[in-house]
Amino acid sequence: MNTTAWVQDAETRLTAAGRKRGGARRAVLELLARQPCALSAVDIEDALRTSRSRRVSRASVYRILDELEQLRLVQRVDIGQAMVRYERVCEAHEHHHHLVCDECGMVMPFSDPALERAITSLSERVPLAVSEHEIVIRGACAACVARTSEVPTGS
Amino acid sequence: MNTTAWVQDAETRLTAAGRKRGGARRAVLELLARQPCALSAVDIEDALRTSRSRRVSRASVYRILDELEQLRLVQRVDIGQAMVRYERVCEAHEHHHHLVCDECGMVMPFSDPALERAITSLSERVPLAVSEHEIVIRGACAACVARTSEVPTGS
DNA sequence: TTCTATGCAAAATCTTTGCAATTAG
DNA sequence: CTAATTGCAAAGATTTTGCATAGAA
Repeated sequence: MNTTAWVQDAETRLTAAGRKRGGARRAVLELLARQPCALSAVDIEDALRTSRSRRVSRASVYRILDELEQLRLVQRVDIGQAMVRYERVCEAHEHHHHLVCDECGMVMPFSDPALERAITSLSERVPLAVSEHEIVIRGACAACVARTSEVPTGS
Repeated sequence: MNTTAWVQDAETRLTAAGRKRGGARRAVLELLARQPCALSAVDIEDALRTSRSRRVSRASVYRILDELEQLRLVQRVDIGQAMVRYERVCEAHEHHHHLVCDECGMVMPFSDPALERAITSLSERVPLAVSEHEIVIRGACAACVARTSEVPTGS
């Protein structure tokens, strides 16, 4: 599904749920459609303030994300760092998890078929009606490893 | 490692790091040692206020958890719900992940060898110097499924 | 005595809510 | 016209920090 199609699908489902079209929500949808990975509410507010699309108040960002989550158009991603992030929900082939650098906070998507098989199979044997799963791998990214191993000079 | 041994090991490592013994930290350590799964700072403060052990201020709970995390004696567990949880770090055989009920907030530990193998193998092929991983499976627990499916009576 | 440990209160963050004005249908 | 949408400011909740006191070595 391309990004435009996702926005259209979202608008269709919102209308079906009895919602009216609003400019703030549209701006949030279009921003999320372009993202490769999860953003926090603050990321979204900042991106919209900086860009040529309209500014959206923080309260609206939170309300909109909450609505979209209830309609399963976006999903929360908890990768720590004291805030919630969201990303759009798409087909299975885009399903992914996250690598997080503990040093610089960088977040990067990854996916692994073997891991998915293992967790899917496990989900059937667990005492829970599973709706989703989330995997976070933490460590130090290449840039941070390089920086840490620099030999301090006598400067 | 039994719970007492973990507390002793922790105290030893704290001393080695140049820390002095304090009653608040001791109380937190002893509480964490008894837990089967992760607790939040508020959980800890409440548990200590209610129990026969000493009361510990919230600021101290946060500071102590932060110290313990730096010494790798506890680890953060991000399962959402707008707060961070912590649990003690032990040997591999106690390594586990979390099932979370989205309805009632229940948190339950689980472990699965096949899943661990998949993620360990993946960790070697990822562009990150991996230090840890975290898996959360969300859904509805048995009790909540039962409650949701009750047929409403005409009362 | 000299640091560390701790409590309290204030500050900093992130998120939610109340309310009034605006806008879509 | 009616109900949804939005912004702003205030309120909440969680976590951190500043500072003074108490306590361990």
